[in-house]
Amino acid sequence: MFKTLKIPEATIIRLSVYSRFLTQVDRRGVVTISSGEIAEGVGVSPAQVRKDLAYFGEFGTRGVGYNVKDLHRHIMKILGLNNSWPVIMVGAGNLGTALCMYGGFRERGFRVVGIFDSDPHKIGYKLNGIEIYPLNEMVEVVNQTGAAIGIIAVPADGAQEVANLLVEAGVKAILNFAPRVLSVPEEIELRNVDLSVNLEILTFNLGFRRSRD
Amino acid sequence: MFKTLKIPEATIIRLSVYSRFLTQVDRRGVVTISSGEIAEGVGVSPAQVRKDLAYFGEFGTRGVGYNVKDLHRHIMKILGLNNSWPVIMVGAGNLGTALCMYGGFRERGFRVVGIFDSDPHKIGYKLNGIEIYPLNEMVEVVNQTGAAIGIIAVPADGAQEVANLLVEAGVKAILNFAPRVLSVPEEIELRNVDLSVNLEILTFNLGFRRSRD
DNA sequence: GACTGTGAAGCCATTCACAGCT
DNA sequence: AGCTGTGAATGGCTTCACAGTC
Repeated sequence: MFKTLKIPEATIIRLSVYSRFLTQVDRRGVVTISSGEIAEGVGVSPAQVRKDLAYFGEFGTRGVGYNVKDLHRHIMKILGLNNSWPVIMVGAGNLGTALCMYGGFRERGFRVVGIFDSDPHKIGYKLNGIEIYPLNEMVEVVNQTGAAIGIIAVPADGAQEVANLLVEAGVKAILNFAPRVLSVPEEIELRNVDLSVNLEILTFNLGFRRSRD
Repeated sequence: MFKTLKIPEATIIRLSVYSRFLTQVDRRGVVTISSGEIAEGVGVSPAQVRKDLAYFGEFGTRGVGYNVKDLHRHIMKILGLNNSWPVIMVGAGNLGTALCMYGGFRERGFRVVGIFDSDPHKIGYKLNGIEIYPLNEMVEVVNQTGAAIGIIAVPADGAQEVANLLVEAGVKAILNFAPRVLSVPEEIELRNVDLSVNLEILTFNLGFRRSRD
């Protein structure tokens, strides 16, 4: 499907940003765009944009640029977003709830098809139209919905146990919001989003900068 | 204060992870720890751990290792977490609400001291004990509380405007959860957390992997 | 013997610069 | 003339390997 080279993860992150930028540009009715214009719009270098795209093929026309709709379609395909992804959420606390309500996922084709929680009081209720199940029904729901992705939004202490359950249930990828290092089988894709790490990078920079003045 | 070299951002992210790991280790009563044990605990190489720490000084004892409490204290100081940080939140929607309730921030010394929203119906109410203010009171609240960090949790369309308001109000750093590329003056620290980018990296990997089989 | 701290080597990502198209 | 696609050069992070210390 693609040139089989190792693709830098940074490239994937940028592709994701390009695709959103192209959505805006397309909405304005622009037909053709150059690597320089994309670069300016998203804050990277033009060469970077071309290199990123070149990993996956030749989408542009020399002397002209890229067709906006075409390029956008190609990038969505590369990111696997040409069809929608059912995902399951574990944790119906504040974070889990917010993530279920969050419109940004749906916009990009992610559909939460089930929420799991260990609290018996929450079972059976719905959140944004999505049913809350007990943890032991995970296998069943994954099988029925075909969900390949699980999101962990539980406190740090329960995260590893939840990860194990997700793997047993058959998901292929996990997005972990708990501030814990998780271990999962090698074939499972794991990504960690640590919300406070991001704040800590800011405080480091604030402190470090000041100390250099 | 520190050796003035350019510190890789990846190093800061790892320091943040080490510090959380050390909290756990310390709680178990462990006094001394080696770079290898830290490495194993957080999933990096021992050399990486030592290099990361070496940017900031010599914290260990050859032949012995690091004193857990000492090292933890040092890292917290490096990250600027030796005292607490007042932060303000813009956006009292689902995401803003969840972030305000989220315990992970408080645990690491971040204290939300004010929430801002453009919806007049929300003004004056409290969320987790924190007052919701109209946008035009931002300058005042920032001055009174000394908040140096603002968090943007509004829809993409309003994000740039909010960023401008935060800068005018005098914050020094911004954590942006809106999926938009923002432009701010160079002296303002800006970090973006795009929640769906993380899911998109997973879907890319799922697709790409499959195509290589 | 064990483990840190660090220069050197290796590796990977980004930038440069230009050939190749339109 | 303008812009893409890409090999070569650069720069930066990670790993290696070992001297230094306890």
